[in-house]
Amino acid sequence: MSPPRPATRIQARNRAAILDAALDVFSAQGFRGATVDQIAAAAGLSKPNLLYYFPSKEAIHNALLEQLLDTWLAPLRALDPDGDPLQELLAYVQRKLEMSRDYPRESRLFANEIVQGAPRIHGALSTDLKSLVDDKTRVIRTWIEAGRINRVHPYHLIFSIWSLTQHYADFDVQIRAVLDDEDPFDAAPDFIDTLYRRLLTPP
Amino acid sequence: MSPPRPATRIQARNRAAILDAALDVFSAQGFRGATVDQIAAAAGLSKPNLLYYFPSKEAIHNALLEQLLDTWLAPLRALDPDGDPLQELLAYVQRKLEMSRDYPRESRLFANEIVQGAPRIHGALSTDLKSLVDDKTRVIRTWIEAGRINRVHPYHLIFSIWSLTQHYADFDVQIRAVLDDEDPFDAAPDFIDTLYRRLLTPP
DNA sequence: CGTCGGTTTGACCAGATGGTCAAATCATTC
DNA sequence: GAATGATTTGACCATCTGGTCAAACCGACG
Repeated sequence: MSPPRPATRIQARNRAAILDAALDVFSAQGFRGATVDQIAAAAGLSKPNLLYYFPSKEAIHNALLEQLLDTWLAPLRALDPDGDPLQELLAYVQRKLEMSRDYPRESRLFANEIVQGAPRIHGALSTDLKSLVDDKTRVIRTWIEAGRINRVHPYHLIFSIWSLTQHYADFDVQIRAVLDDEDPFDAAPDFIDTLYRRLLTPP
Repeated sequence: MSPPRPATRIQARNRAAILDAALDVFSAQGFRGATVDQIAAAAGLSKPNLLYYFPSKEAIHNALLEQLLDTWLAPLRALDPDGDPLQELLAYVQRKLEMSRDYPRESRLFANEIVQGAPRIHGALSTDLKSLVDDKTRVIRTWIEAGRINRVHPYHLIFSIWSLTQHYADFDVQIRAVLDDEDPFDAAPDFIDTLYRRLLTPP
């Protein structure tokens, strides 16, 4: 289940290379679209050699997903109930947007998994993810009750943040096809900041 | 290239059944994840029989995508330069949201294609899609210049609408995992309407 | 040097998968 | 109801793909 701690330097290097290559391939092709040969080639290993480090294609995928959920939800975990509501939420939004810019492969890996019904992480969604979101929506609700931000549906507020920020990673090609040369991340932070300011700032 | 017009009633029925089945399978599994056998079974045909109507798996996929882009962009095409700006934009948003609710398979088919780099529709994105968006952002810009809606980045405004509305179809499992029993589409229309009202309504 | 555990590989296998084809079946028209 | 073209199918093929395995290789240590 858990990855064996690397016994040697070679193991550490190769396991890392494999995971990085696998992230490339899985995020670009989806689980079924990816082939072990592709991953092995991208990692600079032969297929049997790759399978010496991971027992199967699925094991690699699982290793990636496992590691992903944690880092992916870190920004939401960091939402501080004792901070200033607007600042906290805007900071969360910006952090998520930065992740889309800096870790688009992770975002697409996640998107591929969810769009296709989350066959491998459905459990984690309705336990870990749900309880985290339940927790944070309670925080948001108290902010609303205290009149510190506008009354909005807390769950849909969070969904909207996920959606708006991850869109820039997941639909990157579409956005760039429309924008031509302009870098989406030039104007996106400001646009999204404005959007949530107007939505949340009490009159 | 273009589908032969159905010569017989049977052709019409079977071609339709195949496309419907293929939409099921492709949208749930992606192109590479779908198998011809699956599609054939879902359409109630044998594999060779299916391949009597379409020359290849890719041909079915292309037929779906071709048909999709048109219907998918119809709501944006309907944005009326002579209408009331806020009404037009809010109506566009709601139409898109209805499409996510009523045609989630189409949305996911599109999402699968884009997330994986749009290998098959890249051309259409940077021609048809781009020119449509260029056109409509000009409309939005004139509305802004006239002071009829707030000054926002027109391209990112459109991206945000795509993102927010399609998210409910594409990330359906995630949303439902978090919301438990509640139907996302109960509260989503109101939330999104409020969001864009606050963003766009001039002071 | 020799040995021994860790690492790498070529050859191989079984099953899945996209696609073909000749023959059989069916529907329509005369 | 015979003829003719459209439709359907069972059997088949080539290729791809995930995975196995025994043998070779390598590097560190005695």
